[in-house]
Amino acid sequence: METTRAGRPRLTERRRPGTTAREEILDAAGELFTTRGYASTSTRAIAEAVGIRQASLYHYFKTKDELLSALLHQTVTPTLTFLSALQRADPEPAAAQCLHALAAFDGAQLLTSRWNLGALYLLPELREARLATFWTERERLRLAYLDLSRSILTTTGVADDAADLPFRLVESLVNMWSQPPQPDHATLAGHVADACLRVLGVIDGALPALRTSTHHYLAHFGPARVGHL
Amino acid sequence: METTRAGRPRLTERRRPGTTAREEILDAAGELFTTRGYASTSTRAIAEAVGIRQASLYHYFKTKDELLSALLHQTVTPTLTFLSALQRADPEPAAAQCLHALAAFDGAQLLTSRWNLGALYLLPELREARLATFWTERERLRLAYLDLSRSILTTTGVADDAADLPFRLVESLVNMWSQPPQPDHATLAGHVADACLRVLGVIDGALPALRTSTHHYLAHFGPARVGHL
DNA sequence: ATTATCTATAGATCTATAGATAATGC
DNA sequence: ATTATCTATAGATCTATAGATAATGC
Repeated sequence: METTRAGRPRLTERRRPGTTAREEILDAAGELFTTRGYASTSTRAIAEAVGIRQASLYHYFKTKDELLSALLHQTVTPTLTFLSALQRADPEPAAAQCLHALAAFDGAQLLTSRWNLGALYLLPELREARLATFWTERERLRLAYLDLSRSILTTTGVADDAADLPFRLVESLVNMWSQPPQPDHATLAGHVADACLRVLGVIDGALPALRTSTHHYLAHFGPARVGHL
Repeated sequence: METTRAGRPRLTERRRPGTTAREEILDAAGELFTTRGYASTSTRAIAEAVGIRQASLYHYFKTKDELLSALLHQTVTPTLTFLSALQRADPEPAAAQCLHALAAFDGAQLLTSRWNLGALYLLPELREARLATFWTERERLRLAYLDLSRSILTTTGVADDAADLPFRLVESLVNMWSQPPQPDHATLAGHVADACLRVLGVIDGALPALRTSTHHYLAHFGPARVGHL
């Protein structure tokens, strides 16, 4: 059943995943920004990849910056949502459980996204663009990692310098991304979650229990929205 | 003593380090490419940062790509030179000595360069540009790491998967770069060199001897040309 | 004469806006 | 009437070339 919608018809048939034009555009932009860079991807190239005319993009996004901004938000929002669900869970999770689950979720998110959007963080051009709201969200996430790590460090006695390693470890998964997603992505994210606790001085004996609690949290608040793009 | 040179004088006084105009241009381009990205840095912006007119760049570089290419070569060439000196050293160094010295040199090189040029490798836009000769040089370096790592693995019995970790470890130092260079950069590079051998299964007891041999090689073939830019 | 700069500009983009058009939905 | 697209285009770049100019060096 072809659902024809209101509005002038396109010249080309749809060729991108996504149920709305907005999603199609984000998919194309995600591909081009990650493979060719932001500045060197023209709005015309994006439109061509979608199968619409360049000007039609502006029906959905006011500027090219706004397109980038929407993509970047997609990368943090699910993790922040998962984190706050975690923090409101009924028997309040211990810091170690929280960090382990957070890392596993965040890592899986990075590894399974359709394009390697996490790699965009490294582009120099986005330090200056109008992306303040994205950066504050991302900073919130970083601080959550930091708080959890610090609270774990007080119990293990390892030096305080280690507190920002978990965030960096998870982040470094952008270098492991591949398309199509490897079947073992969940395992890989799990290994990194383990590594997060190890660098904080948590002993290996404590890990199996954390793995089961993470498994439980992922099943409960987990990838409700994974595969979002 | 002001040395006035042949050619029409500039409108602005020199403001960049470097003894030749070419070096001044590379310095400005290094700053702008690393802080704003390649595509979003215009040749006009580079010229302004040097204190010359946009068209004057083309006296030294045929295209903007060629400028990027020259910068990238600067990052591999010294290390390749060091490596071949190392391989021709008189009592031929063992693989472990070679890898340790190589990692220490390469790491220090990345950390002390005036701009974080190593970070440019991550830009998506350079996968496609006319940079083939740079990529083959870099591939040569990667293979040297790989060969050394493999040969060490045969003596330690650790799984073969570990063979590409040393190169990645050193590479990851681009995330530790800061300006001005920290006084302990040599120490940091040394730690990473140690870590390269540890991931291959070399025991800690073997490290002190490697550190002295590396110290020796650095003094001999070392930073003849460090601070090149 | 040679060189390093300059001024001027062509031609190719690229982003964003204005306004027409071809569907659906009421 | 509303919506999603289209065509056309203005204005702002941006790269690279042509050719003039102001020094030094022989």
